[in-house]
Amino acid sequence: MNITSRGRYAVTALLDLSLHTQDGPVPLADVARRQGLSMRYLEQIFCGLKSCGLVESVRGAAGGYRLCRDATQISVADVVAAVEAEKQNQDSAGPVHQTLVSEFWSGLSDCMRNYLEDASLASLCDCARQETAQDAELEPALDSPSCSSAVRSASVNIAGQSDTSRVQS
Amino acid sequence: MNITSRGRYAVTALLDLSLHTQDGPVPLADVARRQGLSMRYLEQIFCGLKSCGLVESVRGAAGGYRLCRDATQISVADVVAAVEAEKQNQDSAGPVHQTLVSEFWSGLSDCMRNYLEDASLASLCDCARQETAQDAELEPALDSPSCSSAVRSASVNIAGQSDTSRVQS
DNA sequence: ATAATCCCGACTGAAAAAGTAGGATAAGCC
DNA sequence: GGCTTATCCTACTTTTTCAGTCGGGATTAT
Repeated sequence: MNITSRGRYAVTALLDLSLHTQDGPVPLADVARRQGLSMRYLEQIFCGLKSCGLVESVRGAAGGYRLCRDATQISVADVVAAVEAEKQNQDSAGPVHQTLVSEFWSGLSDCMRNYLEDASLASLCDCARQETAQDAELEPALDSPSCSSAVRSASVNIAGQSDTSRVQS
Repeated sequence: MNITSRGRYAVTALLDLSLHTQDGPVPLADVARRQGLSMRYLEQIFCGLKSCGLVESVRGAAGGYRLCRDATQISVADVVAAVEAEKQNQDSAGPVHQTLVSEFWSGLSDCMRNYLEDASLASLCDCARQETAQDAELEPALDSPSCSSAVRSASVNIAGQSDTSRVQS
């Protein structure tokens, strides 16, 4: 198991989706703009998400994507598994010749999987909202009073996407 | 943090080294033969291991490598860190703009690091020896009585290196 | 009809990973 | 001294993956 920026983008995008469920289907163009990602690339990624039943699409104008399940029922592990290529290691020899070292490495994979399964989109969403609220407290003078925190959160950039190069987590 | 086959090779090789400390410095040619790895590639890898103070070298005939510290004092994390390129993510923005999602991903890295730090070469060595002993029990008839388990372990292939292609753990 | 969407498949450039290669240097041994 | 066995050093090649682009087609609300 390995994580690339593809997986991270997917999580960021679905988080953005979760924060905008109330608006109906969310078009990828909006996600791309808010999170600073390439829309073309997101299209690819959402293809995988859709085929794994994590999101459903609405075609045509006013279309977009929405989550199939509640955000509490989608783990980061689900998202990552849906979009990472997951090249299966062809254990031609079967479990018999599974030696200790390869068991050790698959233990590492299990460890990662556990971590990713314990985090749901909803839990990350809550964190995002809290963080946004804190930001609002820090610099209230700059904003007009009519700018509610709900509106603020509508354009929150989740992942600080300014990483130009590839970042190995 | 990511793990490539470079890191896995390093662990396998050092494990092999640990199993042969009693023979004095272990030449890479032997490690390569026993574990089915490219000796040239091992040379590269050991360069990193040496510069990180994990192994020391003895040049010339009857030379080779040996561990600098006891196998109980070397964690898999040490080994991996020594040979993986470890491109540092230039957090130009500092910890201030560290958003929740990037914290989440670095949490994953920490999780992996913990796993790798908890395993010492010695502990893996013990497993290897046990495994070899079990194999000996399974098919005792094939061996001459004089073939002690110590001798058997002398040629144990640790990682089942028959994986021709790259295996993502 | 038009514009906004998703959908599909191919293509590309860059980077990393994996492995090779040739020779230099050092040390033991006859 | 010369041979052999080693590590050392630097560069090179090949393969694979990643990230992203591109052009167009299908669908639907307005």
